[in-house]
Parts: sequence; C-alpha cells; structure tokens
Amino acid sequence: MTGGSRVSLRHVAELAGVSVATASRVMSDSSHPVSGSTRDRVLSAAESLGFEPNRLARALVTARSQTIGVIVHDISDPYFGDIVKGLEDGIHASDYRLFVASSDRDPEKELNYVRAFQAQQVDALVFAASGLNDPTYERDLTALVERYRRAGGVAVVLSDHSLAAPRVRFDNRGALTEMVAYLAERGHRRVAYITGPPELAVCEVRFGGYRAAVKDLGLDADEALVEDGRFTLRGGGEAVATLLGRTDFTAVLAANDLMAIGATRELVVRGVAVPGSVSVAGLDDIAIAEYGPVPLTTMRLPTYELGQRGASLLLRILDGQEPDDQLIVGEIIERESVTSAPV
Amino acid sequence: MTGGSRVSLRHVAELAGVSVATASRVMSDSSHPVSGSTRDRVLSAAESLGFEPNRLARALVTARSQTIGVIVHDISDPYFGDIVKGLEDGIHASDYRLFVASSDRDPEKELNYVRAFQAQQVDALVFAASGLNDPTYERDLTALVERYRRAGGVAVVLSDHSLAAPRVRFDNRGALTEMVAYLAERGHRRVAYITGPPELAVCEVRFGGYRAAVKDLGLDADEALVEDGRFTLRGGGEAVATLLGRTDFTAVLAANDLMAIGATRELVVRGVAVPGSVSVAGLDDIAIAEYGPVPLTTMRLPTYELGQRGASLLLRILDGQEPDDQLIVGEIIERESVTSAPV
DNA sequence: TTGTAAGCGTTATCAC
DNA sequence: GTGATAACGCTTACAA
Repeated sequence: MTGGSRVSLRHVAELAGVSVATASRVMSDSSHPVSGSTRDRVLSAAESLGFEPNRLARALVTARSQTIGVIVHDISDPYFGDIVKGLEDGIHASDYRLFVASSDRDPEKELNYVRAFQAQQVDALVFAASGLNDPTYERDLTALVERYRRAGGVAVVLSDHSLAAPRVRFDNRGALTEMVAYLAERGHRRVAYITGPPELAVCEVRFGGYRAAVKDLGLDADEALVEDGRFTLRGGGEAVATLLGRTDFTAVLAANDLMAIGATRELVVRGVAVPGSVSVAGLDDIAIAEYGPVPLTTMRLPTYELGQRGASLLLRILDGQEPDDQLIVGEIIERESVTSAPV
Repeated sequence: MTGGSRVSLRHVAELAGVSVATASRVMSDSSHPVSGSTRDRVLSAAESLGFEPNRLARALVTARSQTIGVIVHDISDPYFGDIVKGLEDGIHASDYRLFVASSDRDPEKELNYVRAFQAQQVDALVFAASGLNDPTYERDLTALVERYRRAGGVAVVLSDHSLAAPRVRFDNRGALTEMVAYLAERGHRRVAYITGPPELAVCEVRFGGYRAAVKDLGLDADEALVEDGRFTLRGGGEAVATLLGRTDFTAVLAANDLMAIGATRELVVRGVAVPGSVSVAGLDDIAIAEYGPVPLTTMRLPTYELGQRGASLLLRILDGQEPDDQLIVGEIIERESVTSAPV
C-alpha cells in the first residue's frame, strides 16, 4: 500500500529539527544515547504527525521481519484454530505478527507456502499441520527448511512430522494405546477403529497406537474393524455405517472427536443405543464433544496450550537459547458414551 | 530472519553475467523487453542458486506488500475460521498473504492491531469482526482507517460495523425477523431470546431484529424473555436455566448456534423435551448444528462464501475498480428442534 | 550527544 | 535489449 501521504522518519526529523539518525534512535529505542530534550522533541513530532515506523524498511536492514509463518491444514478446523490462538497469545507481547496458511493437505500447496514465507522473510516457521506421507514432499520440504535455516531462519514443529526440528509433541501413539486399554478394561474385545486420512502422518501414528494396543492386550485384531472416516463428521457417520454392515463390535474408537460425534449420531439414528449397545470414544476433546448426541468420552489434547508452548519454545530459540523438546500429555475425559461391554 | 547466506539478485546477475537490472526484469516479469537467451540464462542462474526474491525489498520500492491484515474476534471460533478460509482461498491465486489477528473483542487490542498492520504496510484491511459498541473505539478506529486510506490503503468490512467502507453484508436484522416469523407461524407467542455480548454491534442488530418482529407480529414482548448467553455453549445453557426459573415460553431463539446447542442440552438434561415442550432455534448453521443433542433448526449464514466474496471485493478494489456492496442472504434449515407450540 | 553516509535487496528512470 | 544509478525508509558504523 501507500503511494499517498505516508509520513516517514525524515518528516519527523525535519519537524523536530534533528537528523534522521537521531530520530531513528529515539523511535527504535536504540541504546545509543540521546539527550532528554531532543528525545522529547522527536517524540512529540512523531506524535503530531502520526508517525508509524515502516517495518518493512526496518526489516530490510535489521534482517528481522518480526513475522512468523504458520502452516495448518485447515484454519476452519477448531483444532487448528485453537493452536493458532495459543500461538498468537503466546507471541503477542513480543511484538511478532502471524501469517497463517492453510495447506488443505496438499503437498504442493504446502511447499509453495513455505517458499512464500521465506520470500516474505519470516523469522520463524511453525508446522502446526501434521506431516504428509509423500516421499517427494518430505524430501523437498527438508531441503527447503534446511536452506531456510542456513539463512538464519527458525523452524518449529507442533505435530507428528518427519521434519527434524525442535518441537512440542503430543504423544499420539500413547493416547491411542491408552484409549484402547480403557476400553479393554471395560470388557470390550472387538473395538472398531475409525481412522483419518491415510496421507497424514498423525493418522499413521494414531493407528499404530491402536494396533499395538490391540495386539498387546490380546483383543481381536481384525482388519474388518477399521474404516476411514476422513476426519469429518459426515465421514465418521459413513464409516460406522460401513462397519455395521460388515462386522460386529461393542465399541468404536475414532481417531478424532468429529468422527466420533458423526458415528454416534449415525448409531442413534439407526436405533443402536449409545452406549447401551455400542460404546463410542473419541480423541481431542474439542469444545462440542460434551454437546453431541451423547456426551462424548474422549481424551483431552490441549490444543491451545500446544500453541502457547510452541510460542514460548519459538521465542526462546529466537532469543538464542537452546531448544528443549516438550511433551504434552493427554487426559481421559469420562462422559457418557462409554460403558462396559454387554455380556 | 537471515543474516546468513541469503542469495540476492546480485548473485543471480553475476552468475548469469548480466546486470542486476536485467536480472530484476526477468525475475519480476517486467514488461520491459529482455531477449530470450538472457532470460534463460538468468532463469537458470536463479534456479541453480535457489533464488527467491526478497518481497520486503520489493515491497519497499513498489509500495505494495502483497499482504492483507484480517481482524477477527477469535480465530478459534469456527465462524471466523470459515471466513478466513474463504478469504484465503479467494486471494490465494492473486499471490497475497494473510495476517490474522484475534482482538478478543478488546477495543484497545484491536486498535493496536490496526496500527501494527499499517506499520506492516498491508495493502488492505479486512474487518471480519463485528464492531464494538464503544464511542472512543469507534472514533479512534475511524480516524486510523481514514489515515490509512489517505496513505493508499484499502479497508473492507464483512460484519456489522459502524465503519464506513465497502462491504459484504449478511442481513442480520432480517435473519432474526425471519426466524421469529417462522416461530410465530407455528403458534409460538412467547419466544425467549438468548443474546450475545452486548458490546458487539452484531448482537445489537440481531436483537433489534427480534424486537421488531415480536412487536410487528404482536407476540409477547416481555423483558423477562431475554437473557445474555455470551455467544458460548456454556452461556447458552446458563441462560436457558435462568429463563426457565424466571418465566415461561414455548420456544427459545438464540443469537447463534453455539448458544442454541448449549440451551438444548440444558433443556434435555432437565427433562424438558425438545421440541416437545420447548422448541429451539439458532442462527449460523455451523457444521455441528446437525450433530447436537437434537438436530438444530437454524438459519444458514454462509461464512465461507462471505470470506470468498470479501476476497473478490477486495481484489476488485485493489485492481482499481469501483466497489459494489454485496448482500448475502440466509436460508432457514429445518431440522428437528422446532415444532408447533403445544396447545 | 549529534550528524553523515553507507547500505539492506529490490524496482524504476534514464541513457545507451 | 541492456546497464548504471537513484530511490524506497530505515538502521548503524564512523566521525565530529
């Protein structure tokens, strides 16, 4: 923008009767000494002109844009919305701004966003979106980030991702084994599993947790028990319908709450009592989990906190400190959708 | 970022054996003629060096940052998430990037974000967040935006806002009168109303629609019938509990779906049949409206489309065309939470 | 404590 | 068709 009447440091300097350098020193809180009286003159000149320093120009010389690029899969998904909120709140005091990009899980689009962010000279890159299972993508992204790092950039990961970088991690595998164990303790031996899009690294990890727990606990490991629900409400309903027509089970565990809610509704509509005939459990504990057709038993993944801790990790790295990976743990939230298996 | 080994146009020019000017011309798709052979040399030099033009530097000289600032109240609210998604998709092809800021409905915070965006030289400002009922805020914001405009900036509004600017508007008042009429047609004469935060312009408008319709249709206009639900799930539940203890009614209309869902759950938990004893209607038609305790009858507010049309409006203005205000209309989605009033 | 001037990486103007 | 060179608005040696 601009072209019109933008007021620059030069105007302030002229009005205050000082050099641009001096004006700069006071406006940028430089450590370089400036006398109290000139400082006041500059300040009031800036005030009266409504001067706002051009951060692009500043960024060009300091090589610090005070911006951060965030990659999510879909900003309209509350899961990511919460993370971004946490990030934003976490960096707000430090005077950074956030660029947000939704990749739609498209490898090409995601790579392009990363390139765009680099061109935009962002100081840091946050991968809130889980990695994509695509060898080309993984290779290209690694190379891109590597180059970005050499140019002084910082990358942080808040998801399951093949990228090597400092991270705040939620133990997705552990979460799933724990949920399966929870169900097994209540007598469920045939636990159906609704998975998300197979191209997402997080789905692979969660599914791995399910499979490992089923095996370790000696539950029925039957391929007919798993179905893709695409991480959506509708997909969850469709998946459970497919499962119902194909095999039988006393519990269904979904890889996220959206699918669990969709499945619950489908079951209820079909006259299958939840949890009377079939128990349903989810993962994430999104805000509406409590307000579905049946209040959902699930595991809480503290997304807002994930964002906040991501922000503080980032800030510490940007500040030159040593990064320390962090682990966030879940917690089972017992509501009404799970009960003991019918005998 | 950077400081390290960033490759600039100068490196590309040297490797290609041309001047920086020529290199610039090919990298920026200038209309200035360049011979095919030198173009190729520059392109391959850029390729081999992994050159990515520094958009900050470009922005500084062209006075175009290719960035847009978006103000929302809360990015973790799917309502705003959807709008931002629509915006992003709408501008994606035009090579703009989005800065997103959540104001938390705090006037001071919002003003600061606007100032920050200006300093960041955004080419446009999008107010997806509704205005705040605060005279100081309205005055300061108007002044700020006025100055921003004089400097060449573009502002667009996608909400109920006192700011004078090109806009894409959803008829909130009309939506509410229509919902009240819908309920009245089904015999409801005592329609309780759960409103949102009074400081939001949008709540004032929606409430105005409710009141006007109640009056026009001769329904019971009783102050005891309205209660604040803070736009949240929990607030909706609390509001209906308060209403239940204070007066009686056969229907409750909420200013958004979240509160309608919260209210529905509270009613069901208390053994009040929905819609048997009390009908419930919402507004927005968020994704989960269909998946609540009772599938919700509501009015669809196409948020994603709002964002998309906002983007195209913006792009047209940025392209120098005349802005034309747009109106988006709602549509009642009949599900199961509303029925005729008990006789 | 203040000022001068050299850049940051581009694009734009003007010669050639 | 190509190349110097002056901006853009700021920070930062280096001088004074």
